[in-house]
Amino acid sequence: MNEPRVRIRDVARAAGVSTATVSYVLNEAPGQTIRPETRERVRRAAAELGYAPHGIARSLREGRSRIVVLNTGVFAGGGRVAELVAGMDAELREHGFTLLLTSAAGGVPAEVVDAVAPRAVLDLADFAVGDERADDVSGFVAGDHVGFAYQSYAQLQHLAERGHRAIALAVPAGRAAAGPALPARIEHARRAAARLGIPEPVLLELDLDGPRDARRDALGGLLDRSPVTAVAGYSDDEALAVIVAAAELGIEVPARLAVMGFDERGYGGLIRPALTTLRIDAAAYGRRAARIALGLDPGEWTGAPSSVVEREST
Amino acid sequence: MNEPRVRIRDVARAAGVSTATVSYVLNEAPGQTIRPETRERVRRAAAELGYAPHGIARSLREGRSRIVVLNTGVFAGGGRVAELVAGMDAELREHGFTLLLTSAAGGVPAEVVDAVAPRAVLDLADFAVGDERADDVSGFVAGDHVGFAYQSYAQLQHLAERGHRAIALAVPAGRAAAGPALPARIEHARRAAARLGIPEPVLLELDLDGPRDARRDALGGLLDRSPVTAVAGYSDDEALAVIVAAAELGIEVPARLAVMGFDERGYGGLIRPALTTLRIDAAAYGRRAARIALGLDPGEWTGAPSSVVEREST
DNA sequence: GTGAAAGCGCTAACAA
DNA sequence: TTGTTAGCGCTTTCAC
Repeated sequence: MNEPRVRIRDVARAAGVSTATVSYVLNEAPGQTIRPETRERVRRAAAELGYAPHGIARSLREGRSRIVVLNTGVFAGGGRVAELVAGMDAELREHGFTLLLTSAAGGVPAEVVDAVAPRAVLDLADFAVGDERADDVSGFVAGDHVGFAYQSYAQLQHLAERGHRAIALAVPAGRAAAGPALPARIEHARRAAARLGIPEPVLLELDLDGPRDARRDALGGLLDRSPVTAVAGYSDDEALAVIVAAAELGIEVPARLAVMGFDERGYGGLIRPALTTLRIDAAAYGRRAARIALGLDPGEWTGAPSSVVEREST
Repeated sequence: MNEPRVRIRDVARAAGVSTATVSYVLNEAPGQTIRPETRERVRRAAAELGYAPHGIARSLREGRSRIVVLNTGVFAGGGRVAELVAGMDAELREHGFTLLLTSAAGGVPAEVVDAVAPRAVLDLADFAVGDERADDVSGFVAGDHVGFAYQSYAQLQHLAERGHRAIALAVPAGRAAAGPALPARIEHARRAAARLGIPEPVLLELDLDGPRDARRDALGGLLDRSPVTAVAGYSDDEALAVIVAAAELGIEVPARLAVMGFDERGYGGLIRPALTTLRIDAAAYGRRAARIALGLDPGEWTGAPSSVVEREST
């Protein structure tokens, strides 16, 4: 039934060496000179016995585990989080580390830290609000900072390229519900507009939990008092709400009003008109964050980590 | 900067007892008789020093950690997974355990098990495919089994109550992409129909990644050759696709065709007609699964763990 | 009723 | 070049 665990001393015995030697070989300990044939014997013995180091014991000895904890927090389920996690997981695995997730509102709980003594603790919320000053995960590409700020810029740029100057930013109404990222995102959009030489975006607040009529009226009201020709969604959800509201008002999308999503969610191709949105290469962010958490050089971006998914709504 | 860790011997010294006594008191060890005043002294010392046991050391001693690992796998981001996680987390926390998540395709990776020696390993995929035979998480309510099978029943029941007998089940086309749950879900729907005394549901395969026209034609074709009056979605996504397709075909929803979602995703109220769907009380499942994982009595359901969100599409 | 001490599996000084 | 061994912080057996 339950195979007894293979311990380091089993490997040592099989290879005819001491446990210390096994440890040195398997961990490629620097500053140790071990004969190649010994190494080989140890390696083979470990492989044959199916030895895997006991993570707990190792953690106790080293003072911390080879675990990295990422809190996905309020973002759980949205956007490309799964991809980011996959990228981070892959990178960590390549370095012998293990990624574990929490899904708490206020960061990684203290109990988790006490329980696993992680090598590093990360929080997705920090990614979103990061800006030029605080966010070293994002980095720069060709001199441009590449955080969510960059993504906001990419979104507005697509709209500006199509000639739009009066742009509304559709944001969720219950600001608390949107998480800590909303103020940062609004600020990013402001700066992006300034850089693009277009007016500051006006805010279109949408209550996604309320009745559809309220959203229709909110859009109608905005269009009455403002020359807006395009709406940039805080996410695909807000963009979807605007498309539906426009249909109810008899406003043609994209002819009269262009609508663009953000952080592609998956249903953009299902609706009509199909939603143009921004697909963020979340896996790349995940890998970068992992390298930084391990104290490795994150390296340079090889390209902008997002792309516009052009469909019908712009 | 970094406070040195408070260890059990610091508490022991402060309370004037041995480390063994501290351990007994704090863990409420059975079969030990410790004077109340001693207990009190130990408790106070621990509190004053802010002592928290070192999880790694404890795990090494106990042979396994107080961690439970849940793999959210292919479900990450869909439906009410976040709620399920929250419920499970709360229940585990109440018993001194810690929930950690993985997001791997094929279950909890072996490295994770080696790294944290979890008390229990769970996989969301097992919840969905569970049936009367294999799924003890679901349990029974008033004699009825309450797994995803029950939820399928609840979905079809709502449609049947409204007089629908010829019902289509809209499923994702790329079966592999849908994960291992799809065959089980189809089977659940079959059995639910039998129990409701209505014909076996016909399948409407929808390629959610392909062009919208294909979905329109798929729906049109089905309606031509079959007297279907209602569509039950595999999830809200399939239901949304059907609503859009119906609009393109000029088919009125719900007058000519009722459409219902499954496992509410959040945008159901945004679209037109607003989507009737099934809101699964995922937190309740999470708590139950946690209790079972810890070897506790899961107790009885206090009610059916889902409710129909009646909106406009049925 | 409480304490001394062994030992969980591993790593890394230090010895040989 | 390799082996011996202390000890990470805790729980628990056994002795007092």
